[in-house]
Amino acid sequence: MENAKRIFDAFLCAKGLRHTDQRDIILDAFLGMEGHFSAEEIYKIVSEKNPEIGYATVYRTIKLLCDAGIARGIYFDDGRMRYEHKYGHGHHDHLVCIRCGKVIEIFDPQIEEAQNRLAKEKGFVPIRHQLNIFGVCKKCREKE
Amino acid sequence: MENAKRIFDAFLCAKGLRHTDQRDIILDAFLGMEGHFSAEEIYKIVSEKNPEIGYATVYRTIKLLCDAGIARGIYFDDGRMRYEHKYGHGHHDHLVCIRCGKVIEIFDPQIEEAQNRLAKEKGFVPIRHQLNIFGVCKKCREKE
DNA sequence: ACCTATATGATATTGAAAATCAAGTTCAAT
DNA sequence: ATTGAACTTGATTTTCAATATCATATAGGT
Repeated sequence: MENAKRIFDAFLCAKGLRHTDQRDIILDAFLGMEGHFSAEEIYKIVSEKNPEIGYATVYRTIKLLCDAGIARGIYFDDGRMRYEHKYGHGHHDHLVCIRCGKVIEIFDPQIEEAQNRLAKEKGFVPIRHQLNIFGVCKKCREKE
Repeated sequence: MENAKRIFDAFLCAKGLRHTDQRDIILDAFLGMEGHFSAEEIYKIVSEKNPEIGYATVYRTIKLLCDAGIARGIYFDDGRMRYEHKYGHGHHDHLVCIRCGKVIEIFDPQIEEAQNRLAKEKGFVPIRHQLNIFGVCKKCREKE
């Protein structure tokens, strides 16, 4: 993910923002985790590596990562934003287990195409979309 | 929507909860509005009709309406729950204008079917899903 | 009408996210 | 290397939605 770092540097530069240790550390932490994390969870991981980085800086930096196209925020079902990698990670939808919280990423051209068709039928220019399918995963089903 | 009222009464009765004027008024207000409203917006409408009904009661009653299957909560994109009619109002997805906030309800069997297929491919039992397409509506596009 | 469990409304509290601000840093110009 | 203006940081406060609390009021069976 060296590329993501270069993208972030370029983004900061283009916006006249500064390159700081904290931003580096937070980007590193983010790139090193795989999945869908809340800001608080990211903060915890960051502060394990570097306890003096504050909450606010994590929030601010995550927002920068989103603006830079490196992170993407998603709402699942609990009114709390979660973040995932976006750079080098195309659009996809989510399958969420309502028992264990596991998230699987899915992609289906048929759905994508149908969404665009529907939007256009209604006179909309589609920009992005978000599909979450909630269900019970195999493991949890077997447990029950 | 007389039926919804009966459903609510039956729900209250079954749970050993009470039938109160406030609950009646809130249900009436909710049934009388069409669209996707936040709890605060519902509160405003309710308190126009009956100013002494409190915030907390509106929240509590909306929750009951959800439990009774009369209302359904959805998160769009701003971390604030919105509510819509559920009774007599089948599943559908949402087209949301990112300029004016207009919401259009859509339904497409092809998407529904593809979603179920995808879930099953991954070993999930699909329970419900939520598709929001964000875009710019015709009116807003023409303005720009 | 009485009684008691439930409901209400005012208010306080929570939790996530954003804003504030003094002190600390970056980095380009010197 | 030093300087200084503008940007960042971290601690804290604030905001906003939503929930919890609690004394008082009320529904509805008796």
